[in-house]
Amino acid sequence: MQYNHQEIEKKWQKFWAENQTFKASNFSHLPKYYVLDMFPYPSGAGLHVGHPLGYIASDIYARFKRHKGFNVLHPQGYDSFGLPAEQYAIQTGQHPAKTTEENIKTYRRQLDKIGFSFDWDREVRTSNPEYYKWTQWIFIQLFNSWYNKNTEKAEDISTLISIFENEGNINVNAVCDTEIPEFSSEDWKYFSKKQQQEMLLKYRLSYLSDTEVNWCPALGTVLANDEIVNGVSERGGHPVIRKKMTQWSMRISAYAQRLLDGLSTIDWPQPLKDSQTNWIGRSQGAMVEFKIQNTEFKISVFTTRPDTIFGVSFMTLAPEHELVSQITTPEQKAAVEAYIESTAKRSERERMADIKTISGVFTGAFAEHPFTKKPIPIWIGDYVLAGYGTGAVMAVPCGDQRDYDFAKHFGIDIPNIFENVDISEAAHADKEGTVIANSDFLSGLSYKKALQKAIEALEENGFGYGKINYRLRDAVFSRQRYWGEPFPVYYKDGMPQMIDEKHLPIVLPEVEKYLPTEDGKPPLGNAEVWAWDSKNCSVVTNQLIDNETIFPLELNTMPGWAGSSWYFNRYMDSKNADEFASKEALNYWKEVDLYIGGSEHATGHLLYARFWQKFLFDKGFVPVDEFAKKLINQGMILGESAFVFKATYFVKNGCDIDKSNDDILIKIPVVLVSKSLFNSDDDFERVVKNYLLKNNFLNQNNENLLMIVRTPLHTDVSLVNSSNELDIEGFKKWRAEYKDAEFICEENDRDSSRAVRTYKVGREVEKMSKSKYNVVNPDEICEEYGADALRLFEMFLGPLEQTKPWKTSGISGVYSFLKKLWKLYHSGENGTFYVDNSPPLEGLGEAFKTLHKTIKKVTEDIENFSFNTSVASFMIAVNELTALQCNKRAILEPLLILISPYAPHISEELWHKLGHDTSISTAEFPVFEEKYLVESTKNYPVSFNGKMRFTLELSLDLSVSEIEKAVLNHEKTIAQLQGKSPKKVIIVPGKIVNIVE
RNA sequence: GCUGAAGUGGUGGAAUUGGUAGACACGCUGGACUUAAAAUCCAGUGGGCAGUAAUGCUCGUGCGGGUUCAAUUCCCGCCUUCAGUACCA
Repeated sequence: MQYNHQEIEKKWQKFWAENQTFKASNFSHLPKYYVLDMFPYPSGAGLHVGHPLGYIASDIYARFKRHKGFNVLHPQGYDSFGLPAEQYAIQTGQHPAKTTEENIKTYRRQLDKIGFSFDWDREVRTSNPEYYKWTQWIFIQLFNSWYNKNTEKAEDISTLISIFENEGNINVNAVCDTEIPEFSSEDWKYFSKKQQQEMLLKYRLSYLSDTEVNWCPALGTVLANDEIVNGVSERGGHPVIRKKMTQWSMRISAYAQRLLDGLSTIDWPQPLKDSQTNWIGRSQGAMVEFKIQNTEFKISVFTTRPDTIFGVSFMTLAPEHELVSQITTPEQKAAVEAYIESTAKRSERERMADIKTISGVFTGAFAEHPFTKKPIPIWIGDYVLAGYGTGAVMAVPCGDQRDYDFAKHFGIDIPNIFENVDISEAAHADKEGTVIANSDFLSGLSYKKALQKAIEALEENGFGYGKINYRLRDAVFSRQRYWGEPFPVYYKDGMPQMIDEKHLPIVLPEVEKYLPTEDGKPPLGNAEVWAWDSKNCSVVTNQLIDNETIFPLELNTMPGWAGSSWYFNRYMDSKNADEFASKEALNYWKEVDLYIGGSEHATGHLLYARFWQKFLFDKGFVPVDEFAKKLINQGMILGESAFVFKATYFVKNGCDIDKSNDDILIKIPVVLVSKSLFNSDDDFERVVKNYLLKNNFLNQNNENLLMIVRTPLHTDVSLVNSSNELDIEGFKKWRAEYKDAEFICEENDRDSSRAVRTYKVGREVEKMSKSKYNVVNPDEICEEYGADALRLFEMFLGPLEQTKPWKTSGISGVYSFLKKLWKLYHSGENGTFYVDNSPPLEGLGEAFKTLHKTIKKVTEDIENFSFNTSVASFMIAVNELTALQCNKRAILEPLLILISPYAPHISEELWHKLGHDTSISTAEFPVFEEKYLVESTKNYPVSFNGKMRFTLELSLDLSVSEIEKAVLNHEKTIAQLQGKSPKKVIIVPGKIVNIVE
């Protein structure tokens, strides 16, 4: 009987679905294990073979854990809000919900083909109102909370209100907006309702604030830094301006320290932890205030080096700094304004990337040094960014290379405040071993002591204070988009009001157009039924807005990361209509035990999700404050692009050009040259010229007029076979413009009866993408080789975490492995199923050795997520058992369980043929027994000076001196030594022998 | 610039408490089967040199040093590629 993957895989996928084999129970005596994939955004392009890599790994692990006796939760769902669906809606007018639904269907169909052990009953979709109801609910919880630094946790806003009522805000230690005026309990009582609400907003964890954004008036939208090139939008090239916009923000900065501390409690990859650490960017230093001479203004700066305060010789402000316009002197005004204008055109990213050009302008104003009272010139420079710190730096050129370069460039003083340090060439940024000089009371002190003393002095004199600063900025939570979660918010008297939880979800309204409105409002501004009737608690038509009982609703929607910041909790109890998840479910599953996904989410999704989890933990909604114990980043699978090589012609300059030359270009055809015919540009040119001469498109006279350039063109990889040969007819059909092109091929006429013409393409490894025509669809692989082969091959490609190229030709290796495996169980007549049920006999030692060697290796490999090496050991096992002609049930049955996490369909089929009527998925994983691997001899490698010369089989019972004797008496040793006596003999019993000559 | 990861045959990769480099697979070459092809099976396959051959020698894990009886593995210094990215003051 032949191995028929299509039949087998269909059969078992159906069986698993019908029997709900992988349904996870929230009540079990078994230990729990929660394996999660980062859920996909269902794009219109469908899955390519790169996508399932992580899913296959997590599925293998989930199946392994089931074999090991765990109650496994392995869900899947869709991050189904997102920009591509919206853009498609703008282009085609189709509702994003519709296209998203279609895309999800495609994804599901593709995923089902690969044989994942997902519990689909728990599927979530972030765009589903039953789901985003709880996203809105969490938003309300955040709005109703503030961060108390005394208790180091989020608390209900009511506790803050009662503090205000009793003592005002003087003793409140909260994470909040900067520069909140102090008020007493009396003041609070006299505040109007609106004033009170305004004040509370400064403390809430989700709050409204004016944020600077990149506004593109032509597109009516806000752009990300990387969507802006040279000050204009990447799409369309429209001008972009910086604009302040009132937007929702999340006070993630409140959690900066806890997000940092939590990293040491979770088993995540170090590079990922590093990037979160750097993103949060904790730095210890001091805030220092500088008075501006002849004004009442002050400039606050944060510095990590208050010990170098006597080295300050100028200050630099960001061009956008609010004081710039007020302190600039009339003489400098024109220069400053011109500079501000020029920097406004540069994106933040550009300004940051460019470290070579030094630019800046003097404002004409002077600050006063807090200790020396000396005047300090105030400059502006675009290397200082408004959004970071206070948007101002105290420049210490002798201790900071950037400041040094700036000072050198503009001829500013560079005072040296370090003992015995030469700063004529470069700044001295080292801290260790540095002694401060020329610094009044800090002179003679080491860096550490000076730092401490400087902060003390700042605090004593009221010039500043010690501070820990974080780079992490509060997260903007508003998007001017349609296809996202609506806010459960309406506006009364300009103040945001939360809609009561019991009226959630607030469902996304229908709109005519998905574009921003003509007056620049977000797409929800197009909705006609988008007002809140606070009496009847329902969404009503805008015409009824009276601002008495019926109010306008929020027009922004939530960002992409909202729904993904808590979905892992929803899977625990995905159908619960009363809570985001029940207490029982949350307390049973607690957190994700293994989370697999890409490293590109390091500072987005993974940071926000940790933030929300900590918040939910503070409020007692979840039992743990880190949502994922262990995380693995799977690497990207790259595509193997294929190229044809087109000849592009130019008439050479400097020649006598007459009309006939144009004729040359007109009459010569489009020529595509096989990669096998050239290795260099010269080869290429020669091949093309030979062709043109031979076919009289060119004659010897005009040959020299022509310049031939090679242009590689991407070709669809599905038109290329595993030997890199192009399907020429297919290519012509695919690209009609080349239907008359001439393909210069390799003439392969060994067999004179049939000359074979082959066109070989060039290959290059690139990211898999539609535009490069190198996308390989998993459906086609499943069709031709089966899901088991796909799963094995994706794992076999290389280490999970690594980036690696996909090469479809390699899949034949795992496919023939599956066929060999199948054969092992079909040793009957004419290949019928047969296993020998007799108990193991003498002489089965080798087969048991193979089995247990494999059990050991595979168990270790799975636990180390080294899936590629276990596939190799399966191959070795099957090769060895085939050689042994092993057909014993005692070997073949446990072998099947080992393989089943990787290749579940074939394993399930053979398992049932072995006589089982329940799924293999819960069969107990075989246990490794040392006794089968015990050896009595060792084939010792014998080295001379570390170079292996021969091997020698010796009993493992021998003592060191017996081994030495045996080795030294061996004829090959004697020959090798040529009569010399060895200087030293190193023997590691059971490992090696090394003789030093 | 900074941070992180990685450099091993024609290709993907294997081997690190230092101990036989190249497992396993692709590809390639030769052979068997076939009218032929596919499929399948068998053998060979890092480079160089010597030998009819068995075999032996030699070089070899990005480069240059070092430690060691022994280095792909440890240390120092460089180079290259990929990814991320913050001038964080």
